[in-house]
Amino acid sequence: MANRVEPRDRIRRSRPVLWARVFYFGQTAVVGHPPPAVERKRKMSNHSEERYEDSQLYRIRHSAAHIMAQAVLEYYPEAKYTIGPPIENGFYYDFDLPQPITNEDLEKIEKRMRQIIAGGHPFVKEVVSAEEARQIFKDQPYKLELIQGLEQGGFDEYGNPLDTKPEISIYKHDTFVDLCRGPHVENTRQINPSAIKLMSIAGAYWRGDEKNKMLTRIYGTAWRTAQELEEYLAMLEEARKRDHRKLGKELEIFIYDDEVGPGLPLWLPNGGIMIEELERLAKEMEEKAGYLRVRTPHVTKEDLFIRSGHLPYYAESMYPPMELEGVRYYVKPMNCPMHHKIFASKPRSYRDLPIRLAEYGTCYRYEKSGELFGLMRVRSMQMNDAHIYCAEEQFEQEFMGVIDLYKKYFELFGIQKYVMRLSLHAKAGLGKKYVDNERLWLKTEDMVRRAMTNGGVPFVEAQDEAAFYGPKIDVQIWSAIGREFTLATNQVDFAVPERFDLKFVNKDGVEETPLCIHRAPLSTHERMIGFLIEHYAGAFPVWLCPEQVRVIPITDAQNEYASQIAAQLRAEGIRVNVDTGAERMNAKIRQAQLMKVPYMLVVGNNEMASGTVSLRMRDGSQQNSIPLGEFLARIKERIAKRSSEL
RNA sequence: GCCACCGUAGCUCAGCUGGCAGAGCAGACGAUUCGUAAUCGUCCGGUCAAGGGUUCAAAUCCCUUCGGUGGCUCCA
Repeated sequence: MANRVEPRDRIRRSRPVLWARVFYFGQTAVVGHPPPAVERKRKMSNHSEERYEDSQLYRIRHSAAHIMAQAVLEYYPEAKYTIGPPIENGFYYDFDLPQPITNEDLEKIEKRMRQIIAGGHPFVKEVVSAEEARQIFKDQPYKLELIQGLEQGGFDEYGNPLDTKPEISIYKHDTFVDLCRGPHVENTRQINPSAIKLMSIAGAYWRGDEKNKMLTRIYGTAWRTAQELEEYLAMLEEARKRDHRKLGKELEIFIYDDEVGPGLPLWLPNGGIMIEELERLAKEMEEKAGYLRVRTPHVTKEDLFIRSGHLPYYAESMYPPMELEGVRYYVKPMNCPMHHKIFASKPRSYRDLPIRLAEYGTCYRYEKSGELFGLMRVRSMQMNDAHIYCAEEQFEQEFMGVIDLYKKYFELFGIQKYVMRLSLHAKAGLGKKYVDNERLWLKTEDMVRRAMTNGGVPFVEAQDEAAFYGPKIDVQIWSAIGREFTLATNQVDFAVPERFDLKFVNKDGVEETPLCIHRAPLSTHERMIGFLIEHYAGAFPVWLCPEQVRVIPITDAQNEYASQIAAQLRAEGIRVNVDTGAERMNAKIRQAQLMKVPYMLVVGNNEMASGTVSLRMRDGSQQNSIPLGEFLARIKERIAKRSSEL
C-alpha cells in the first residue's frame, strides 16, 4: 500500500516529466535513465528532499525560458508565443513563428539572452483579472486561449483538467510579460550566463494535439554553474557513444537497407547469435514456469481480426490487406487471435487452467515513418509473446507470476533503472481506442492495482495508456539518448476472450469465459537487443557475446597451435575465432577490443612450448600462461550461470 | 504523418560564396614475424541518395521523391 504512488506523481500525458531532481541529485544515474519510482519515493520521504518544482534550478530554467522568449520576440516581433516550461535538464518554449528558424539564429538568441541576464532585471509577479489579462495579451491568440481555460477553471496550460480554479498571474521582467504561475528567480542576474545553452529546434503541436497547428519549439538547457553545464554536455556525449544505432553498426549486429525498407532490420550473424541466446533463455524460463510452445502463421484472413477487435480498434497500426481469390488477408500485428483459436480448439475444463501458450511470434505493425527509431521502434518484430488463460480467482497469482518472471530477467541483466507503469484507459476513449465497457475496465484496473499492491511491487499510474482490450503493467525504460520506451508488458484482456467465445467448464459444470493475460517480459527481439546494446554499451556478458573468445597468435609460427586451441574450445560449444592476419599482435588485440570480445587468448612461443594460453580480458586485465583447461573451466562456468562477470 | 535539419568510397569525414571529386580506416597485393589497444609500401574503390530544373559549367543553387537525424504525435 505504501508503494502506491500518489496521484500527484502520476505520469500524465503531454506533461513534461520532471525527472531532473532525481537525475541531478542521483549518484549513479546515467543521462536519460531516471532511477525507478521506488527510489524517487524513498529519497523523497527519507531525506525530505525538495521537489524539483520547488528548487532553485527549476526557477532558473523557468526564468531562462522567459528570457529566451523575450529574445525570440525581439528578433521576430510578429511571433506568437505559447508556453515554455522547465523540463528535465532544461526548458523549452513554443512559438508560432512567421518563418523557419535556423541554428545560426539560435546563436544570436543565446547571445541576446546573456545580455538580458546581464541587465539585472527583476521578475515581478502580478495577479490580474481575466479581463486585465485579456487586455495585456490582446494580440496573443494562444495566451487568450490559455486565459479562457484558466477563467473557466477547466484546464491548465497543457489542456489537462484542473481540480480548482486557479488565480491568473503574470510575470514581468525587462520588456517581457508572460502569463505564468511561476515561480521565478528574483532577478535575471541569478541565472549564470555561462551555464545556459540553446540545444535544438523542433516541431511541436499546440497542446500536444496533432490536429492543432505545428509550432516551433526551442529547447535549452540551464544549470547553476558553467561546470554543471559542461558535465551535462559531456554526459550527453557519452550517451551518444552507447547509442544502439551506432554500436549496432560497429559491432555488426544489424543493418538497415534502403531497398528492404525503413523499420525492417536485417540481423547480421552477430545479431542472429544474440537472438538465439535470448530465445534459449526464454524457453528455459518458460518451460520451468509451465508454458506450452505453439506456432502460428504470419498472415490470416480479415475475419479473424474483425472478431478480435483489431480492425475496429487497431487498424491504423496494421499493414493494409492483400486480396487473393476474393479473400482479404492481413499480416498479423499481434499473435493473440491465433492463440485464442488454439485455446478454442477443444473443450477446456477448469482443471486445465491456467493454460499458458507461448510463441516468439513475428508481427508487423505499420508505424508512422517519423516514429521509427533504430531497433527500438520498428515495423517487423519478434515478440516474446504468451497468453495465459485463467479463471478470475487465478488471476492474481498468474499476473504476479509474470511480474516475478520480469524480475528474474531484470536481475539477470542487472536492469535497475525502470519504472513499472499501470496503464489505464481514459473515459473519452471508450468505444474509440478502447473497448466500450467501463464497468469491466474499472474492475480489471482495480484487480491489477490490488495484485501489484499485495505483491509489494511499486508502480506509477498513467491514464490513457492502456491496450484496447484492457489495462496493463508496462515496464518503462530509457534509451541512451533519453527516449522513453515500454520494454516489457503484462496486460489483462477482459474483452477479447468473450469476442472469441472462449469457454471453460467450471466446478459447477457451468461455462465461464476465462481472463487472458498477454505478456512479453523479454519485449521483442528488436527492442530488447536495442536496449541491451545500450545497457551494456556493447560489452555483453559472455553468454550473450556473439564472439566469446579470440585466439591471437603472436607470429605465424603459432597459427597452427592457435587453431588447435580454437578447435578444442569450439568442441565445447564456445564461440571462438582465430586471428591469423599479418598484423602485429598489438593490432590484433586492438581489433578484438573494438569488437568488445570478452576473452583474448594470446599465444606465442612460450605458450606453445608449455601448452598454455595467456588470457587478456576485455577489461584490460591479464593472466599469463594458464593451462587451457583452467580457462575452459572459467568460461564454461560463466556461460552456464549466464554470469555478468568476466 | 507533421516541423526543422542532413544524405560525398564498405565505414568516419574534408570539399569556402558554382570552375577537373579528396583523406584516414577497411579491402586486395607485397614486405615485415613482432609479447598485451593501430608495422610499412603499392593498388583498388564514388552516376556526390534518386529524378528533374537553372547555368557556358552543379557535389555545391531550385523543385520532387527516397532515406536518415532532432523533436511532436504515436507505441512492444
